[in-house]
Amino acid sequence: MTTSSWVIPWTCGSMAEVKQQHSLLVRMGLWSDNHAVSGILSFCSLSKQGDIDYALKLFTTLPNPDTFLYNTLFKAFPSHSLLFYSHMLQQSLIPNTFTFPSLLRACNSYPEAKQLHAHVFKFGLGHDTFALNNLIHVYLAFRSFHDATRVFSTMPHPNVVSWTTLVSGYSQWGLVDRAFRLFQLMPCKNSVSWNAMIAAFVKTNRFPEAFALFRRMRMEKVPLDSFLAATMLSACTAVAALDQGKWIHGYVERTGIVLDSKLASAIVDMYCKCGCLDKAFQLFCGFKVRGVSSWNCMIGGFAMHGKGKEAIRLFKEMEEEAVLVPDAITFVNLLTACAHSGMVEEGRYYFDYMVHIHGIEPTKEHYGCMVDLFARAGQLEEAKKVIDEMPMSPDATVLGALLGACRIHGNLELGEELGKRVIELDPGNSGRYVILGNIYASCGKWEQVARVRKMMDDRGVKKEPGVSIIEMEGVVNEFVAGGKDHPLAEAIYAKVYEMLESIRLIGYVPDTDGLLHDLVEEERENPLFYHSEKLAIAYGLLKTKWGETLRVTKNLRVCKDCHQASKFVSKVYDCDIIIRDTNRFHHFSKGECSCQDYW
DNA sequence: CTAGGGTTAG
Repeated sequence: MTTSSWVIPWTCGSMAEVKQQHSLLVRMGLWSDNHAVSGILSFCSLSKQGDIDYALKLFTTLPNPDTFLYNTLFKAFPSHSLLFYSHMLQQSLIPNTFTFPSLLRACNSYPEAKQLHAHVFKFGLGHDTFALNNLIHVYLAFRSFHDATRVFSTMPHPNVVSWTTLVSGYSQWGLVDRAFRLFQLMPCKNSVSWNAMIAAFVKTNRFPEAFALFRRMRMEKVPLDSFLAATMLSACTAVAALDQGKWIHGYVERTGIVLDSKLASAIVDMYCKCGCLDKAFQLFCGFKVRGVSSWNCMIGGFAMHGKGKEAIRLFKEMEEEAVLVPDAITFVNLLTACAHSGMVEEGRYYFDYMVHIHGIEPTKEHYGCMVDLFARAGQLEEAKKVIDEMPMSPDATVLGALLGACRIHGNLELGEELGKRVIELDPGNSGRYVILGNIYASCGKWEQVARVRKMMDDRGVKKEPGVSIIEMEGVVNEFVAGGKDHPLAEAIYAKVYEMLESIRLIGYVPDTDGLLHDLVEEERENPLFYHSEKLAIAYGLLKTKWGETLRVTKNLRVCKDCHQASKFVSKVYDCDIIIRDTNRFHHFSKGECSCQDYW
């Protein structure tokens, strides 16, 4: 009988079987036979059902472990692999082609990488593609573009992996343009390379480029896989491209791409954030794999749509499934749901529940939710208390939540104090100057308004323009407030005029309260009338049939006047309008909004 | 026994 017949434990399903095999080896006197134990060691170290403590114990019993066994150990114990490696060298063992990939991955510092680089060459592996690709990867992880490109340029046969590693390494550090230049030089690309590049555009919010590249990829007949599907879905989510998102989802279903929990989350999130909450929930219920992130997306979806009760119901269901443990994000979403639905007591309850039952340490985000929860409900004192008592120093987002509420509830003193603090914390963010200016304006403090405006000018802070997006016939249309870049601009402006005239007839009165923030830029006409969402809605009315639902996405919070106008439009034109802003969805129908003006 | 890619909050 040859020893190789004992290298079988990969066919074992459990540690119990492996231990039986091991004891059999011992009884046969093969306990120190490297080849015979290799399968057992692999199973213990690398299998999901393995037991790495057992692996280590087994390893220490071996009198003369070989390079193969050391390689296995490196993978199982990345944190100790360099130590094991030095043992291995002391035994005069020679590293082979499988040694450096895992060692390099376990590198903790740039000097370590340099040293291993030297070893790769000393042991004659200077032409080994696997070792070199891993070197590139590690150098990029330590941000050494110089070393990475040097390795790359001396490679005799760089392959797709080498190129892709460089592309994603550059984009990882924000050098997306450089990554793209490399990408275009690639002699051949596969789905991994395409995905790396598209994902780089998506992560940096360069959506037009992401979609353009995706189109190119499709023209080259590259099939989608689950990674590309997830990446493109997140792009669709970001720009609210529902039709394209549906197409990706359809493709996944048609071609039988396996739905893992990440892809499932991306699908759920896409439908939630593109305004199709029911569709998202229906799919969510049917998915077999539902990781924590899928639940989180769904709870977050309910939160954005102001459905606090549904969010809580889903959370309870999640706990009943018992195999899944809610994490910090689950509670951010759950608390957001409470905040957006005015469920103050429930929010308070679940915050404590998170801390005491689940032992989750609240982060800034959780405190931010609590501030939002109280502030939205008008309990400014309570919100202030959260800020004063939170253990970390409150950042601009947390303070900003309360500042916004001060404007809505007209609290000058607190608003003034917070406004100044927030602006100093984050002086480049125009939105906070605008809110502070508005607070002053609503109290008639005009000199203060002028001072805020001057401060913006002096610091060169420009008001972030409102941008709304509406997807029509698969094309994403962007509208900037007051902008006339769209090819149909003239018709659109005429439609806005008609729209405003017809809603005036049933009682719309322009709300000039929000006018101040527009006076920052001087315009002759009332700029309120040409806010980006009004343009997008007008375009939607032009292009759709009577009664169709319009879906608009905005980069800022929808203003009070547009909110009011949208209600009237939904009534006069008998169409539903769904606006997604930075915070939540507003579903306008028959003159009402789903937020019930609670925002 | 080896290398490159994807989701959720703020």
